[in-house]
Amino acid sequence: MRILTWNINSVRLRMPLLKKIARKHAPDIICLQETKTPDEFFPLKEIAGLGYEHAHIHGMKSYNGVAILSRAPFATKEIHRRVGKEDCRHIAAQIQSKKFKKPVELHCLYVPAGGDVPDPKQNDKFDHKLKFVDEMARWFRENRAADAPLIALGDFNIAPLENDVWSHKQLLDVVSHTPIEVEKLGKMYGSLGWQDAVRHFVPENEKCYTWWSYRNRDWKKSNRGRRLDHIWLTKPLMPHLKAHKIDAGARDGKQPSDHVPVMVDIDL
DNA sequence: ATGGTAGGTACCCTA
Repeated sequence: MRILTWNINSVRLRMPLLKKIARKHAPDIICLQETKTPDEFFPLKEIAGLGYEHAHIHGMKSYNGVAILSRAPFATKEIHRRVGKEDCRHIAAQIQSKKFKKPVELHCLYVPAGGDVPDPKQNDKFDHKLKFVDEMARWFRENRAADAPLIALGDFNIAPLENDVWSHKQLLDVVSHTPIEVEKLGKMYGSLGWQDAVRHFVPENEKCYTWWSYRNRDWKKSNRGRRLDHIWLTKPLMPHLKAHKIDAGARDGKQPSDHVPVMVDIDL
């Protein structure tokens, strides 16, 4: 089973690119963040035409929005409200598995970006981000079990490791790589003993990015990337993790998203 | 140190 996650930055604008990516990688499940559309305008029919007839979508006007698209039906679907807001940042669905007797639960997350100023007292958006990650850590610890087959993925908007950013030193004060965010993401990581599926394959001393800012004339030449998008698995899934891929080529071409698709293959 | 680009929406917000 191939599971792909991508911050698409507007699903309606990016449909031609989504079609290309679906054909190229043929994932069984596609998780999207920043769909930026209310559910009534989500292009469900076009996506069903690509083979994804089952959808769990949760969107709003202009901002945020998450979706899980699948070839096979879901056992259950959930929508989670976070930090008391109607924000469309967390949905979950259970997928059927032959390997595991119970369904595998997949959480699609869009963590707040957090604005520019890395101080929760001065910047409400950063405060929201920290509270969001705190709440996720607590929620997983209190509501889910480390020995259950779970997947948490999406745009976490945090690059935790030194080689998840182009310059560790230069980004220590930049929202996405500040020590406080990294510490909080670490607590969420510890909540269920999560495993980083991409770093399972890519050594920690190797640079690894999933996002390049639009504010660079040549993203490839400057290569000032960050690894903001993640796929985490609980330990029972790790023996079944077979491969990963980051499609950096998706950053090229006309009207790309600033994030690129990240995927894993798991025997389920 | 600054400003650079993109998307959605409504004349500015978020990223």
